[in-house]
Amino acid sequence: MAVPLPRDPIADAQRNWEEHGWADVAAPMAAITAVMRTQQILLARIEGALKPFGLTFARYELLALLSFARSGALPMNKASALLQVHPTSVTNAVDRLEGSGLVARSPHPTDGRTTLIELTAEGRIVAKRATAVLNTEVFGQSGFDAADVDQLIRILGTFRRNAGDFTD
Amino acid sequence: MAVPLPRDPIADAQRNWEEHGWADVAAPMAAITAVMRTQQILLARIEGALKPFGLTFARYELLALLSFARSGALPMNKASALLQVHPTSVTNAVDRLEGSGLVARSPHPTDGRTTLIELTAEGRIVAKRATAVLNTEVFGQSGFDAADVDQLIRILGTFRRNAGDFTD
DNA sequence: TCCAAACCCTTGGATGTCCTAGTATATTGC
DNA sequence: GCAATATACTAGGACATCCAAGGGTTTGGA
Repeated sequence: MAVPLPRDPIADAQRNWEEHGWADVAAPMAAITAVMRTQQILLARIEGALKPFGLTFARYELLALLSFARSGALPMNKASALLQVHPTSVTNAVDRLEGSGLVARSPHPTDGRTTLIELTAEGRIVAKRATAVLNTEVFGQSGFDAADVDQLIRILGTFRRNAGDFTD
Repeated sequence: MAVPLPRDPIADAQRNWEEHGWADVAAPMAAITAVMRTQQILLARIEGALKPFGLTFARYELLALLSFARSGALPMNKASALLQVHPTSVTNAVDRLEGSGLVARSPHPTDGRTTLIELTAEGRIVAKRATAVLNTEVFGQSGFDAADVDQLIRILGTFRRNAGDFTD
């Protein structure tokens, strides 16, 4: 960002909460606000790494998901469920990826309502290269130490389960 | 969301990463993906709580920031820096809040380039009520236990500092 | 003193997300 | 077998974010 602030704005907000009689929820407020800001920072890094490929994070996630599908193709509703985004967001991503020639739509063999999406040869190559760059430039330099990574996976995993993401 | 998945999709992704020779970055990848999903869940809860007030999270954050400003007003560039969003996002939020009569723009007394934004009487009331609802419906029921809240604040605080958010 | 560089805000464009509604196809139940 | 209900995808609209560019205001060095 431009210039670092002299003080942590979220810590300031937490202090404000405590001084206004909301001390009981000041900490969760700070934690949640920190999650929002962290997501913003990470998303910017990811999009920066993907820009050379003409990909956004949303499109990359779909490509990556398809690259791991054994059959090589997935129904759109399945992709929507696994990526946990609204069906219209998948439609949007597929429209653009199809326009770039990275994925193709095809009718489902037995269910006329369903549309399958699958990687093209080029899509598979781009997915592999983009993943390599993300791994080295973003995931490999996250700035979280190993112990904290484990903590995040545990804490956020519990949160997501409680939020109804999965029953596992 | 609709129906919980039988398994954690992020844990599956982590396994896929490990099986494809990227074991060294599989955990950070999972942690980062979890942050993205958690933000999505939290944002949905927040927006749901704010909907009755005709507010979005972006607009609420600006209202809350102004309500804590001693002088009662802030220059737009200051708000942009403290909220850590692009100046155009602040312009957008102010446009809408001004349209709702919750904030007002006024020229800076000594610097002709600067625009000050301040809460209107109604804006101050709405900010207070919206905060009360957020505190009870979202922050007070985050689903994170106290120890995990502290961990998140510590881990994400370190991350944000390293990312250049503040020097504190 | 005066003009170039720096700074502030806004406009316009591209993307992503969600919601609501509409069309087409399947499945269910009488 | 046929009508009612459910499911799948898409179109259109509201919002938010960022980037690039433009116009007005200040500041600072020649």
